[in-house]
Amino acid sequence: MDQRAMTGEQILWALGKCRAAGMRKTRLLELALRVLVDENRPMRLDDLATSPALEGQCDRATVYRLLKRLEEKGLIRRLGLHERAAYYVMQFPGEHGDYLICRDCGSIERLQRNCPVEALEKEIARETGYADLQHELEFFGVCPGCAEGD
Amino acid sequence: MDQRAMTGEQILWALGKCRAAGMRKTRLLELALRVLVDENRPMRLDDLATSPALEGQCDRATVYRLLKRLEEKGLIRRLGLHERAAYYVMQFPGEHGDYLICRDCGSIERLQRNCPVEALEKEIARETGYADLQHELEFFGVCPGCAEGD
DNA sequence: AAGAATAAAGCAAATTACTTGCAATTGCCA
DNA sequence: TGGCAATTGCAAGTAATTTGCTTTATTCTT
Repeated sequence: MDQRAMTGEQILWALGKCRAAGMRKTRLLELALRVLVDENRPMRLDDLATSPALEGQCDRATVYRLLKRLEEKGLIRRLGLHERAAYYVMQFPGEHGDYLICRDCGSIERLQRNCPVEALEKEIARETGYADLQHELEFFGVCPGCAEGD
Repeated sequence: MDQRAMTGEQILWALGKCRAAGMRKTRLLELALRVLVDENRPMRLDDLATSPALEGQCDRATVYRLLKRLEEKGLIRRLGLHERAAYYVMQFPGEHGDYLICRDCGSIERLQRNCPVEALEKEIARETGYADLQHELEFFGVCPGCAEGD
């Protein structure tokens, strides 16, 4: 399948979604969607604002607000445990945790079950040549307590 | 198995590791390890600094540097995509990415293989009552390029 | 047990990466 | 094409670390 045609379609689809959600079609919206689709990897506000296509085209605050709107409309996803803080946990040898996090109240529980990713991890290490592989697995949702208060 | 005895052992083990790594045994080290082991969940610098055991006992900068040392020695683990920035990716319906990230150069590749977590996700949703469950899976390691430059 | 060497702690100042307020523009639909 | 709500720019604000420098406290060695 032709990758270029593919991304073209994706951009059109995304743009259509935005319009349907009541957003205006602006220069920045089009450029930003193009970068996000073309890059196809997690990007920070700054990565986007300083990408060749956007550099000097607009203020960071504007990009920030656009990303926020896109996230609200479900067009993009924000990765990482809450906000902009670093989280630490104890690391016992051969042990790691998977977490279940409430998007609403922020509670974090540790999942005790067997992690299904161990096997995949070894396979990836072998295929990619990456060393010292570790992984993180987090589930995000709305906990029963928070769902009540709707 | 007695949970209290368990955590006691874990603290002793951790303390031993620290000493073996050349760290000094200080009041803060002992308190911090106790909190980390007792809480057994991801904590931010502030969560730790304001925990009942540590509140008012020391400066945040000191806690910060202790966490950094503990991370270097491999006693604790820092969660989340690099640093304290938010990362965004395109979100096409029914599609999500797993990532392979180099701890050294920070490169992020998207893994194209089938994610083994989908099934588990449904099971967790059913068992815990969490709604709108999504997950994030990231692998961290050292890429072949960075491994060379040792 | 005393002193030297060096890790660890405190305090204040700096940085990073957003975030918000407000006035000025600009798409869009009637 | 006029109006009004969505966007933008600029400047100022915040949260969460991070760093520099000086003082204090552990260890280690004798």
